[in-house]
Amino acid sequence: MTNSHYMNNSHKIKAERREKEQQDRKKSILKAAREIFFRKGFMDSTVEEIAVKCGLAKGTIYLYFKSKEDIYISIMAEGLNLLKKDMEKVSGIDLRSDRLIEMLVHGYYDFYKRNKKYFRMMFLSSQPDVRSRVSEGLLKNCIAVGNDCMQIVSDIIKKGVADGLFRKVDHWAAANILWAMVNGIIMSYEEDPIYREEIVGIGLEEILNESISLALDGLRVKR
Amino acid sequence: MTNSHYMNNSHKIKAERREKEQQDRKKSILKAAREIFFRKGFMDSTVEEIAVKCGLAKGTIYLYFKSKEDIYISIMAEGLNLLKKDMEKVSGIDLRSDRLIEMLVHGYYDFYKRNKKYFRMMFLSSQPDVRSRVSEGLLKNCIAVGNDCMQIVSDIIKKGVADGLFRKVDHWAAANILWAMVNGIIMSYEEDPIYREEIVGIGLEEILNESISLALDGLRVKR
DNA sequence: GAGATATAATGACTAATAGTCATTATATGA
DNA sequence: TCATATAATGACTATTAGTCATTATATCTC
Repeated sequence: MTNSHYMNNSHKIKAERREKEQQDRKKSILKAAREIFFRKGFMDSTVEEIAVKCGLAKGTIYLYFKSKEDIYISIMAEGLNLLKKDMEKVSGIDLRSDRLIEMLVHGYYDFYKRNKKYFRMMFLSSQPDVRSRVSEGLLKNCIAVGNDCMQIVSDIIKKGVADGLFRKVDHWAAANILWAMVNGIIMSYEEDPIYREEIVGIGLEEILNESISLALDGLRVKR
Repeated sequence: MTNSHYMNNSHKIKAERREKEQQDRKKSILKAAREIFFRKGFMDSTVEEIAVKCGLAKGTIYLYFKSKEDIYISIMAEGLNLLKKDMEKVSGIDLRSDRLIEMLVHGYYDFYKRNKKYFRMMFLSSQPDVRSRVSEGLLKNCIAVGNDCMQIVSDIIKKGVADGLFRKVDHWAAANILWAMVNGIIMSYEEDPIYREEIVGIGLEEILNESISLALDGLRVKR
């Protein structure tokens, strides 16, 4: 009895260690993949290259990931989680809701500047032919994290409404609009990094500021 | 002299006919490609399939297009031009600027509903690894048509400002914000056709209406 | 520590496919 | 009718995602 218990425990420890080792391998694959996907984009990167970069054979990669798309989405998920962490930091600050919204968008812009590559990945991942090859679980996870981010925005708007600062808007809908607006603006600049600023005649940061004040104007109660 | 002139003329006619025949071939390739790209997306479509669909050999396709990406972008350009035509119709109407903006966005939404496939193509085309394989000229053309669309929005806002209906905003910047907002919202629904409506709890058309009134609220002069 | 068993890694292989180019067919002109 | 130019072809090359039989390594048992 004691023996079997002992054994069981030992098994558990071994299993845990194996689990950890597997996670480490996965991480090292992702590290190599990140660098390559960032540099070359999805289409121009090869699984072979990722394998070589982390000192494994191609076949080994497929022991840890079902497809190239799964690796890609896993990296995108990293980005989403980083973003979520940034946003959580802001949401914890004790300030008026409109100031928090401003900070959120500025934080988002900062994140974008620091992580442009993650952004591009997010845009590709919405393509149906990419999605169709991604494992259900990974996709669900991404959607969930994105949802968490939206929840943060929504909560801030909700608080603003409760405080009588904002009109009685549907805070979910408002959060989605705000988010989509910021995303759309960033994407429009992302499409034409150089050309865009030239034709619009105004920088991304400035235009984001404009859009925040426009949106907050629409949200605030009128006196 | 007369003879040579005659010849020249005959040559010109022949050259024109050849030109027309080439354009017809190009169109028939695009017709086949459109159907296949719409159904399968970029990655899952093959040039061979396009060739078979329009009764040509694969090699022939490459006499008319430099790459698969060029075919793809050419079809996307069709979509952009259709959109531009729709928008031009609205811009010709004699109404208050805020009503025109509403009509423009509704028209855009209608266009989206009728042409979802074109929209998806637009989103993919912003990926650097796709872009890098597209001919310079085709890309420039797309950007120019997109610019024309933005000009229409901008002109309407400009008129609204001139009429004292809108605040004295930078109409280019405002047009870009409005456009990006609408695009961002449509894209967010496009990402999760089913799931999205569920989590937001409100349909795309409704949320677009919300966003229009929010934006117009921000634009209108305060009394 | 030897042998047995389980787990992990490998890379040769298959299938698919973008793009090329020498060859063949077709149309035009003298 | 033959010559020349233009258009079309499809076999071929190179690349690459994903598989799987084989090999290596670690773990366990006695």
